[in-house]
Amino acid sequence: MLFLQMTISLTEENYIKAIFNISNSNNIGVSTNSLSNHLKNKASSVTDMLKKLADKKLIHYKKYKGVLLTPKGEKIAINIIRKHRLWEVFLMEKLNFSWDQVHDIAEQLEHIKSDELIKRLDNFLGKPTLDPHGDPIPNEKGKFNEIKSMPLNECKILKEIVFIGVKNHTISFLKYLTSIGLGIGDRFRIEAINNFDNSYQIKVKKNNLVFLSNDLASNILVKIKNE
Amino acid sequence: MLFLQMTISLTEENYIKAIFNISNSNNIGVSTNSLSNHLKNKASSVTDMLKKLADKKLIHYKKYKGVLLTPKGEKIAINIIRKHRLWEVFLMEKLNFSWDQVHDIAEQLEHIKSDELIKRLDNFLGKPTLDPHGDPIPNEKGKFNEIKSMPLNECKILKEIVFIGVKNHTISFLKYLTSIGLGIGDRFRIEAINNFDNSYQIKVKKNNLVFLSNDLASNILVKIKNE
DNA sequence: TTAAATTTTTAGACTAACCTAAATTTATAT
DNA sequence: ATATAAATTTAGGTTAGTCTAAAAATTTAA
Repeated sequence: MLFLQMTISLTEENYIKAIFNISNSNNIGVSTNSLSNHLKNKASSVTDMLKKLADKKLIHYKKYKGVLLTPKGEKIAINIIRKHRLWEVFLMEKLNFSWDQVHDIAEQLEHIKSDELIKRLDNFLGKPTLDPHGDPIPNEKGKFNEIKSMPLNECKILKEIVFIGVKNHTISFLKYLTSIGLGIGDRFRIEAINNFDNSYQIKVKKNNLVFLSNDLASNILVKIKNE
Repeated sequence: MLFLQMTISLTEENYIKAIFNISNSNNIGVSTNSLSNHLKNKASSVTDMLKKLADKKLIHYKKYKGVLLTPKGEKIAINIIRKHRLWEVFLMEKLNFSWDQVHDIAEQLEHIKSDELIKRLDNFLGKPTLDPHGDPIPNEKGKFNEIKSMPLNECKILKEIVFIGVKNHTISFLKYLTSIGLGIGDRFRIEAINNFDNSYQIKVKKNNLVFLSNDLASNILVKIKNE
């Protein structure tokens, strides 16, 4: 038997994406429970799906041992992420959504099936390499253009830095950043690092000082200016 | 019991759309078999779904008697059509797809759920009232801006006319029109109506004469110029 | 107007994706 | 090292949406 094109359901796509995201943030085999939490399904449902994905050769699965994507599965995951991030750019740059509104809509749009559509959308947007949250957009071949960034709370010296992305993507976090006047691409200077709680004081352009807890700083990705 | 928001599945949306389209072209109750043909499902499956849609008060259904949409069902149908046609405009005007490529992709995009998205897309596109096939786009309130058109084969006199839409939306038909140099908005003059087979000869601008069979002419919607 | 043909519905099954409850395997903690 | 806890899988069920085959209702045609 020969299949020219295996079809992958929306649900399967969501599992593959979840496996990719979890293993990327931990770079280790993904447990049934972590998927269960992430997807808000019961662990037993996850097990069922893992068997199916393994049958389709999209993951490596051994009972009780957690899973990893095969190259085939990873290719699918990266393509979904590419689509998600391109649609986010579209929503913000063309339709003027704010960065805390785009995720849920992109979550739907990422499942639209048409390679031609994505090729044209990519061109229309000017082949962007970063999405509105500062996350890299893989190219057509699946390659990420990684930029070396660090969480703000790893900067221990007073420097000029550039805000290039966020680790926490929740709406409340993004809204908070907006409310204190911080957005991707902003340049700022670390004015003080308070050494009893490791909190930060930064100055964005000519604005007032902004106070950031260490926890908050750990969710802000920056790079040192001109480095 | 009180439901603030009834959820409608993708499958249900497709049934509602099919009922709307069939009843609009026949304006009469829609039979189980016509839905079965249209959706390529068995009649027994259609019966099952009709019961469900009737329970949700989206259609009027009496066994053996065919169905019609309730006002609630019609509102849903029109909203799907609005989304479909707006996406078609986007695909052609912004992403430069040709008119025979947009249908299948719009068929997926029409199910994306976000009123805000459609409001913004509508604005981005300049609140268009016609889609690339010349079909009217209902406004936010569901009102169609009907333009009086007639099939070309009902024009019995030699006149200047404007090509404003198509009745047949198949890819092969659209490709054929493109190949003979006809597109929406074109103005042309009927040069001759051949009275033994009711075929037409028309002249588009300074181009050569184009020959159209009566059958073909019946699928081209036109209006008399300046009328 | 009644028999035949057609349309529609009912009955019973299947698959995908979920669930609960119970069993099994692995990890942890004295 | 073994008892307990936690994680995972298995077993058996549910729902949405489909199917086939058979029964029932409606339409058509002699």
